[in-house]
Amino acid sequence: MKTPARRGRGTRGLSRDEVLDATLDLAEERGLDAVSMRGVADRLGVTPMALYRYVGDKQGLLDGLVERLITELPDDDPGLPWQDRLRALGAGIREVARRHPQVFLLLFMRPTVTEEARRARDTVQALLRSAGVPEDVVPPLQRLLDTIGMGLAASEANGRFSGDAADVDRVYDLAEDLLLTAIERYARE
Amino acid sequence: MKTPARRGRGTRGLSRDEVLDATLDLAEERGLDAVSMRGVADRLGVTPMALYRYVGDKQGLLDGLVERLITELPDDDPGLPWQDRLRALGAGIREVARRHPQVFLLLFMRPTVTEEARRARDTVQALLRSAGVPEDVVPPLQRLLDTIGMGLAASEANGRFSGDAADVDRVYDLAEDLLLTAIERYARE
DNA sequence: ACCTGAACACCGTTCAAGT
DNA sequence: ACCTGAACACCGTTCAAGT
Repeated sequence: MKTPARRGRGTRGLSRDEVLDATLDLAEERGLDAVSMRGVADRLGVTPMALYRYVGDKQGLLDGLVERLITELPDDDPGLPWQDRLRALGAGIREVARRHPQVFLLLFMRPTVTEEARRARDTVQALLRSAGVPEDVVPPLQRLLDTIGMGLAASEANGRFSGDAADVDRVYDLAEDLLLTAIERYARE
Repeated sequence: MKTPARRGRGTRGLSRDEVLDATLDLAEERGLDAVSMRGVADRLGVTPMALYRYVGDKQGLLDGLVERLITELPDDDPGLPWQDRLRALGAGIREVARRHPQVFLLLFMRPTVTEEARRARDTVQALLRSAGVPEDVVPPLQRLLDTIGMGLAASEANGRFSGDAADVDRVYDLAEDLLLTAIERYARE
């Protein structure tokens, strides 16, 4: 094993961010199954029990991972036309899923009521409003958009879409066409 | 330890179906995390190693679970109008996800190239064809439909949609409206 | 406050052995 | 052919202890 990064002297000086960084690296390199308290601790040159102070328990560690994934999404630029903003968001989700295919599935597993998740949700809702979607349609349509984006990204990243790259692109094009049309339709009503 | 359920005499007479039944029961009662080779074996009154003959390994056990889930989907009735068939399929997926919220997520995790999965895919494609969707749009649209149905069902079943039941129904209504409209549009072109 | 060490009750899986 | 028993290398987590 490589020399452990010994930044702190004596008292190790660990941090929640440091723990989550190590976890995400581990997940990316060796898959979600390799993410264990012991594995993460090894990577930090520390005892497994040292992690409990920063992430609570294993579930807390996974929650932290999801938090990080949402943070990796691109920032929204409200100055652009809403169509471009939507496409940018979709591309962002797709990239995150490609980078962390296994971790990405955790997004489906819990309510995600964290601050970061709230921000992501508000971004999409603001986008829909500026497209002219009536207020009562905004929340359900946002949930539908989220689900479609996450579902496509998760399917592609985990190999559920077998065919070649062109076939997969075709599905995304179809989804984009379908959603833009739908939003425009709701905006007119 | 409690007295083992000694149904067979001497040779136990286990079967793959019996193993998967026990696994699905265990998953439904105590969650996917409780599904272990040892746990399933206990439930069958057998040693963990006895399972390896029927499911290969733990991954094979999970694959078998996914297989079972797909089998629980309702049969398609080609005699009905395609709109009704689509709605029935959606309702079926929703029910399966509600019954097995955690196991359902496994559907996103692998290509699902089994015979059962192929049958389900062909059903949707046949449905689209009978709706008049042109041949080159059928495969990508089927993948999109699958993803949306599975994504919504997974989200609802795992509590990602917080709000009350009416809010969740609203998302499904929106999805249905959007999809029926899109299919009709493609069918006309 | 922050980290360690030992211990407990679990895992999946291999391998040799029993019938 | 089908199942068992013992063993190995792992888990998450608690609890008392060190500094």
